[in-house]
Amino acid sequence: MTNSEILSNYLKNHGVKPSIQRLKIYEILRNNVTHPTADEIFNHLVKEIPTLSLATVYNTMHLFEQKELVRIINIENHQARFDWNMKPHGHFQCNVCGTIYDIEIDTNQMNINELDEYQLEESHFYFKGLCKTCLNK
Amino acid sequence: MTNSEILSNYLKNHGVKPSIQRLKIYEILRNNVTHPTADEIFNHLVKEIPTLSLATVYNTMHLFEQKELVRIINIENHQARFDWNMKPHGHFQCNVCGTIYDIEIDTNQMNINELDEYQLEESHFYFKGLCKTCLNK
DNA sequence: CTACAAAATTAGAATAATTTTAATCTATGG
DNA sequence: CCATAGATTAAAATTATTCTAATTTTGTAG
Repeated sequence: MTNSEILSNYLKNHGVKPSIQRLKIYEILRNNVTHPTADEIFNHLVKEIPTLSLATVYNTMHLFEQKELVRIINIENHQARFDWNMKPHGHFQCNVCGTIYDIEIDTNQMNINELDEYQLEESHFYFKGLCKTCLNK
Repeated sequence: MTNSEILSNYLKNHGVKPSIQRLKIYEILRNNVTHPTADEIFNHLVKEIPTLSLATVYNTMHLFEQKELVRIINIENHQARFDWNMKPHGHFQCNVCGTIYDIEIDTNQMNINELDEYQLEESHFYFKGLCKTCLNK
């Protein structure tokens, strides 16, 4: 099975009909950039699918989110990013180069007692500062 | 000293000249709503200061952030909120009523080894789900 | 096949939050 | 007073996202 076929099946198994647009968008998420914005995905793909519309990217992202194929992350204000990694984890964004790194976080280890009062549905952790690469410059 | 005088001095001590706009905005943050949006602050204040401009609210917020008087929180996409509480803590937003609650979080207790690689400047934690009030309905 | 319905995609307009611009106002120090 | 820097303002511009309505594609029953 090719990589495309694998991802195509993966979409099907999550209740998403794998149109060419959806498949390519998911491929970008899985194979290229890690946490792209809608615009980045669009610009990347429009070369290949010239009739692609930004609305399709947004539609697809919301569909993916609903089917639990991606998580929407809000590190910067005014720009959503999409993350295919559904395992609980956090993010670190470098204030200089803007790169976003995944950070392993074990939510259970945190045991925040106060949260017992709530019915938890989502957890988001992110950090900002300077990454190694930018520190060494 | 009146409450206004205390807050006025507080601004001065943080390097912010306490104009009436800035003082009233900070008063709202401290005394009224907990995590207001720029628009909420504007609508609250424009009754009292009819010439107030939304740009002033944004300018003031960015000044406050720079002077470490507020933190900007990005729980929802497409709408920043302002938090005067500078102690490290997290947030919980109810998916039904939208209320944002403060959550005590001890960052040190988390010891995320991976973060050693970075020079940390900000930490953000937020959760979503259902609050007690909405659960009991 | 073919026709039809449903689903998906699209372009472009609309909306919402924020930033920018340029003008006006205010406070302060000489 | 006056000059100057800083603060505020209204309005226009920008950016990200959503909406709308039309068009295209897909799947299916005849």
